This record gives sequence, structure tokens and C-alpha cells, in this order.
Amino acid sequence: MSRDRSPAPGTAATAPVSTCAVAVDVALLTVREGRLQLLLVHPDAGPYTSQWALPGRRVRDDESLDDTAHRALRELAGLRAPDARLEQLRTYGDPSRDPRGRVVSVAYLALTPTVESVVDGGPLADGRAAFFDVGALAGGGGPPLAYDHDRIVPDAIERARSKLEYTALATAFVAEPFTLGELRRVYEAVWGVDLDAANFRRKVVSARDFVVEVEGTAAPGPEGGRPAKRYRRGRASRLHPAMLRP
Amino acid sequence: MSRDRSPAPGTAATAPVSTCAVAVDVALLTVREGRLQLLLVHPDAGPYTSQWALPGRRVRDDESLDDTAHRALRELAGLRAPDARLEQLRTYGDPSRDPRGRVVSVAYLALTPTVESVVDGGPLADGRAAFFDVGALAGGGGPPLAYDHDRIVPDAIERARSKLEYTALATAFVAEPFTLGELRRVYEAVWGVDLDAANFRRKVVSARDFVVEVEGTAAPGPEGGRPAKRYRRGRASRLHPAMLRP
DNA sequence: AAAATAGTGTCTCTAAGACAGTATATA
DNA sequence: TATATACTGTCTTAGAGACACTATTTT
Repeated sequence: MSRDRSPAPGTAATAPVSTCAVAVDVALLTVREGRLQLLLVHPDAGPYTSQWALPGRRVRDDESLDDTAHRALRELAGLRAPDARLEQLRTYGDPSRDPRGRVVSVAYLALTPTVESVVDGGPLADGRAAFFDVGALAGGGGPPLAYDHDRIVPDAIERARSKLEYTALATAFVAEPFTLGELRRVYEAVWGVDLDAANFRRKVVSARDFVVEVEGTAAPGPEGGRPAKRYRRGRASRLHPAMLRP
Repeated sequence: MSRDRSPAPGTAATAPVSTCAVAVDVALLTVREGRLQLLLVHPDAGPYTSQWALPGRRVRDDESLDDTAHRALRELAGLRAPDARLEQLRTYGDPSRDPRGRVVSVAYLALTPTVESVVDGGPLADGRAAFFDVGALAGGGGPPLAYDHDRIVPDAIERARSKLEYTALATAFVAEPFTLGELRRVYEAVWGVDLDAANFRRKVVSARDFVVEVEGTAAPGPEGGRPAKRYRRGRASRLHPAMLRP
């Protein structure tokens, strides 16, 4: 395959066309201890190594954008997250967003069940990566972020909150099999509200193919309670009817 | 500002990092003659000048992605569309999507009212740009498209159909002031369904800040009918409650 | 008058929300 | 026993859809 990166004939004379560095930054959200949290890392290069930033990597030759996103999580946070749901958020291409020059960044949204079990050692253990409460970040109580990541993070949070309404994305936050109580606590953490457990259950089970009941029951928590039925994800990606935010 | 495009220190030794050509491709949708139509052009350079493609341009130094999108419409279709609603669709970065080499393309979705009045002469007049029925393109009855644009186009159509449900985007397809009949025909064209005029009216006027009534009435069509009230866009961007697809 | 489009009234049905009540676990 | 969680029943109300009816225009 040709690797010619010069301007196409016909535009060269009239248009100054450049190439840009292309990067992928990942906003990984998860629910820990009942709160929505975001993964941040210290970049291992560049002008912001002492600040917190989204894990990001430059795109390599012959590497897809999705692959770059997975690599950023692996190399900067020590996360091997094959069960993470990854989707594009949007692309940030402001000419001055990176002080080193023009860098176009494709931002990804990643949603995972709690990942404590996956990780032992690595950046999460030695403090080069950490989870931060989304409530603090949105309220200004979080650390300052590198680059324009303080613009990306609110977009990621709002996208997640919004997609919980009309897609089956909430199940990406829980490991299978899960109980409807666990799923309800996902909605409560992401939206920051309390939901009526009875009405929530009715909506979830009546939404077509959202969840499918499986065999067995889950053990109650340390303070008791009736054992809960267990479910796995259904095949629906969109929710009918939607789960509207209160 | 530094324009250093070499790899950042610390990654150079371990990672082959390249720069990519970055392009913007625009899927412009409009409703003409009661049907949803897509703007396609013949590229003025590259390997696909004799095929139809989305209007696209390489991003220039110090040019924002939004500016590139507007420039693509202007230079390739002769469209000056200041009232077009432009938003990012997603970014296509497959390593082999362009035979000339690695080109990462940021795709935009553009929605406009009918543009006949804006254009006289230029590519739309001499056949280098044209509108195509979305129904034919989706059903395989359209022309073959250049690059991977046959993957972008369905994404654009589905995005438009979906955003009509829960955002106020439909008003981007009509010029102000508009009647609720015109707005209803937008929904009917984009979704490809017939809607009950009475129920549609009730939903639109009860959705908070979707449309605002203005003075005067619109003249009936050539076959008569009661003069319609006129409306302008309200300040809402999201629709509460949503306009669900039948 | 007939046809076309705009707008209102009203009925039915679904689903959301509030909340009382039942079931099954732990301490 | 008290407490916690899971689950069910029921009532009220909002909104979607079907469709009859009224209003105002053109031919």
C-alpha cells in the first residue's frame, strides 16, 4: 500500500495541508463503592507528567483507533479490560489544545464493572493511576487536568448519563450474573438519584430483552435480606420503553 | 507555539508513532420534495474523482474541524450554509480506509432546511454535486460510494433518525418561521412513516420549549386548507417528553 | 358544494410513580 | 425479635394513539 502523505494533486497549489498527530484518550468510568468514578493517570511523557490526565496514546501505523484505546488503558493504567464496553465519544481537534503542536484526539468512553479483581500491582498500585469521584470532578473539587481534558470529562459523564436512559448500556457496569439491586445501584450512582426499587424492577423486566433471568439466587449482603434473582444481559442495545431520568 | 511533531520523549524508543492525514467528511441531510436526501459530490482529487462521495477536505494548519467541515461544503458543493446545524458524527480511522495511506476522517452530520434558494450556479448546477434519496441509498439503489463512505452514510442516517426522537433537531430541517405541518412532514420524511396530525400537534406544543408560536399565519398551499399558525424554534435542545418513533 | 389542510375534543390503553404489603435472609 | 433487602399489588395520573368533529381556505 502506498504511504504517500503529500497533498493530493489539485489541492496542493491552493491549500496548505498538513498532517497531524492523532491520539486517543480514554474516559473510563466505573461504579465503585456506590459512586461513579473516573480513571486518571499521570502521563509518562510530555509537558504534563505531574498532572492528572485521561490515559492517552498516539495512534500507531496500522493500528485501529479501538486498538489504541485498549493500549492506552493497558500501558498507562495496567488494565487489561476485555469486558470493557468501548465507544467513541467525540474528537477534539482545536488547533491549540496541545502546547506541543497540532494533536487531534479521538476521545473514547469506556465502561467497566468494578476492576479491582483484575489488577494487582502496576500503575493503580503505585499511584500513577487512580480513580476519582465524578461528583468531585464535576463540582470543581477534583484535581486540575492536563491538556483540554477538563472539556472531555464532562462530555463523557453526560454521555454516560444520557445513554443509560435509552440504551442497555447500564449492564456494562455490572459483571454477569447480576441482580436487579446491583443494576439499580448503577443507575443511582451514575445519575446521582434514589430510585424506587419496586418501579425500577417493573421497568427493567418489562423492557424487551434488556435482561434475562438465569438460574439460582445471589447470597444476601452481610446485613441480610431476601436472596435476589440473578440476570444476565439481554440482546437489546436500545431500551423500549426508555428508562427516563427522574 | 511549538510545532514539533516528533514523538514525545519517552515513547520514541519503544513505539513507532506516526502522523496521519486528518480529513473531515460531511453528510449533509435535507428534506426535499417530502423525501430525506443526502448531498454527494465528485471529489476534485484523489483516486475516486469519477465516483460519488461525501464532500470532504483535509484539515489545514490552525483550522478547527468545524471550519474544515464548512469549507468542504463551500468548496465542493458551493454551499454557504450558515444556518446549517453541524455536529460530529464519529471518526473513522481504519488503517486501510484510504488507498493513498493512513487518513483519519472526522465525519460530520449537517442538517439544513431546503437549500435551493441559496445556490445558483456552482457544483449543484453543473452536476458535480447532487442530492440523492436516502431511501435509495439505504436500499442499495444508489450509486457506489468512494472510500468507506458507504459505512459513514448509514451511521449518519441512523443518527439523524435517532436524534429526532429525543432532541429538538427536527427544527434544523425547516426555515423559520415554520408551520407544524412542515415540521410534521420532516418527521415523516426522516422516519419514512405517516404520523397522525392531531397527536403530533399535541406532542409538539406540550414538549417544553420545543417551538414558540409567533404572529401571523402561513398562506395555504395551492389546493387550499386552513391557514396555519407559525412557529419558531424554542430554546430546548432536548425534548421532554420525547417524540418516540412509531 | 367538494376537497384540502389546520386544529380541537374525547376515548382507550399503557406506563410511570407513590406507596402499602409480603417474602426471605442476617443479627 | 428487629432489620435489611427482594419482590408483588394497587391506585392515581400523564401521555400515546385512534378517530370523530370543527374551522378556514381553494377550486
